Amino acid sequence: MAKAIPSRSEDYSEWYNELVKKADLADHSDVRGCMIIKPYGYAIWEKMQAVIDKMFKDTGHSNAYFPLLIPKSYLSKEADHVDGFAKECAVVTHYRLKNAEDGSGVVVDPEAKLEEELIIRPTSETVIWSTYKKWVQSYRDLPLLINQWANVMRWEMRTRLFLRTAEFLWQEGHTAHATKQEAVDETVQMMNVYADFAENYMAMPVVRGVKTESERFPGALDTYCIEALMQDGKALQAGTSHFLGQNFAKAFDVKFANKEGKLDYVWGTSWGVSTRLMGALVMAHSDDQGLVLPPKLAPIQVVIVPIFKGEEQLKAISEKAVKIKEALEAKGISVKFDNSDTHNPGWKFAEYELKGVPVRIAMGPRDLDNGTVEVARRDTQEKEVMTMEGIDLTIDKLLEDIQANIYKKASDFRSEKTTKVDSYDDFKKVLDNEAGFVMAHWDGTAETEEKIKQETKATIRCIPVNNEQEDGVCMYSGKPSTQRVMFARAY
RNA sequence: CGGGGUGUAGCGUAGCCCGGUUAUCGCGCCUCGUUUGGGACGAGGAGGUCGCAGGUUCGAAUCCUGCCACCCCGACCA
Repeated sequence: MAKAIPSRSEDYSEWYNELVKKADLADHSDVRGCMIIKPYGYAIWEKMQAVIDKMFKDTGHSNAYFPLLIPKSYLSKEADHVDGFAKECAVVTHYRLKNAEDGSGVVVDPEAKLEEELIIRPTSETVIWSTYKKWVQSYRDLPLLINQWANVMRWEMRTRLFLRTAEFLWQEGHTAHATKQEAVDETVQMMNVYADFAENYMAMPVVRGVKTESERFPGALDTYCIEALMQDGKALQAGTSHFLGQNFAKAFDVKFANKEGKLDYVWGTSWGVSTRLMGALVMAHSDDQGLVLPPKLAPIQVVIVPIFKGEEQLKAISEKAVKIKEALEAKGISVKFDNSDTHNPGWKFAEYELKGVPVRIAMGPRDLDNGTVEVARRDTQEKEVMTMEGIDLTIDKLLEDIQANIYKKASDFRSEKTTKVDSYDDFKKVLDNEAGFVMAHWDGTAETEEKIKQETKATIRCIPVNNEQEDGVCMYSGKPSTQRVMFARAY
């Protein structure tokens, strides 16, 4: 039997890269750091989008779309923001090509140089806030609760499929509010929306928290985040929600008349999740046989594989299989009946496991005689012969079980990989041996944080919300501390 | 952007150091037959700008120069 992908325990990176390609999620393009998302990968992304989009609508947001290109001058209006992004921006300088005089192909026409260069958006705060200036005059225009689904480009030094690509797909929400409290509430609300999605749809437990100052989004006063743990013990920032204060309002002069008739700057937030979630989904659950998809996000939830010799048998099996398919679809379950004769059953079993299909039903002549089917679940690889009677109810229940079990497995893993330490020596030991989340006291200074980062490569992922308060001393400096913060090596 | 590695058919590769007929092998693909309850077997067949560009040479996958992309490590990273 040919092994489709390398083992995850041998080389996690190689396993991840191969899996992403072999499971038909994505591939490298010919352009540096850019990614081609294949139909199967995109189908999963679309399922994610649909759920997230509904959550946004349910919390009062609307979708809009802003331009891909940003005039260079916009980017320089917020000082921290430009510092954060300037180094990784792609720039459009010309608007025309022409044929080279020596016939060697097309060249940039030097006469078509733009007066002002255009930046391919690395994020849209600047375009959106320059638009908000035009949209907001009165408190009656607030709040503005807008989201856009878009692509952005960041010229990263080092890229990895889904986790960090030069171009990626995401949603970015940008809101403007009359009061500080309302903006803070919005920021926290959206972090919770993300956490809800990660835990209840991706079946991936996350820690909600606040970033330290040095890990904050450029231009934000506070960055809230959800942090997930991958199977190799490294952390992944899965989503962020920023409280922007009045920074962008001031930079783009977005003022409104309040009820008292006085002018004031609006309060802003921005928040986003990206195709990085696809990488998180792969790394959180999958195994050496391939993807393990949570039923709620699987494009195909159930596959029916017939086992047959010749037309006659296929016909007899198809009759029953189509009935099962219809019964499942009536319950809103997506089913593929793979009656192709181009591959044998063993090939199909392996293929759908690689693709992470949660439930497989196999039907052969033996089953026809007995009125049974063989049901296999992807998460545990268990197989069971079941009666065809009431199979739709059984499968419906099974999908729920799988969703819950995948979450539990990830959650147990995280508990196991979360360690409290009190000394810097233990801290380093745990990082090297166990990895995972390490809870430790920290003196609250950026200097200590930076030293620890340089010496161990571990960063403070977040200060968890509702964090337990306990007196202690910083493991690095020995200075007093009131709470443990969450450290990890991260993607 | 620094250090290391890689690039040969859809995929994985041999050949490269030491230049010399028609570029190796496996998987996959196509045809026919036998198969089908865990990635089937046999026979036959098709498929190549050896990453790109230039140079050295009678002759370059092989040597030299430049460039591009990918992987690992570092730096960087809402």
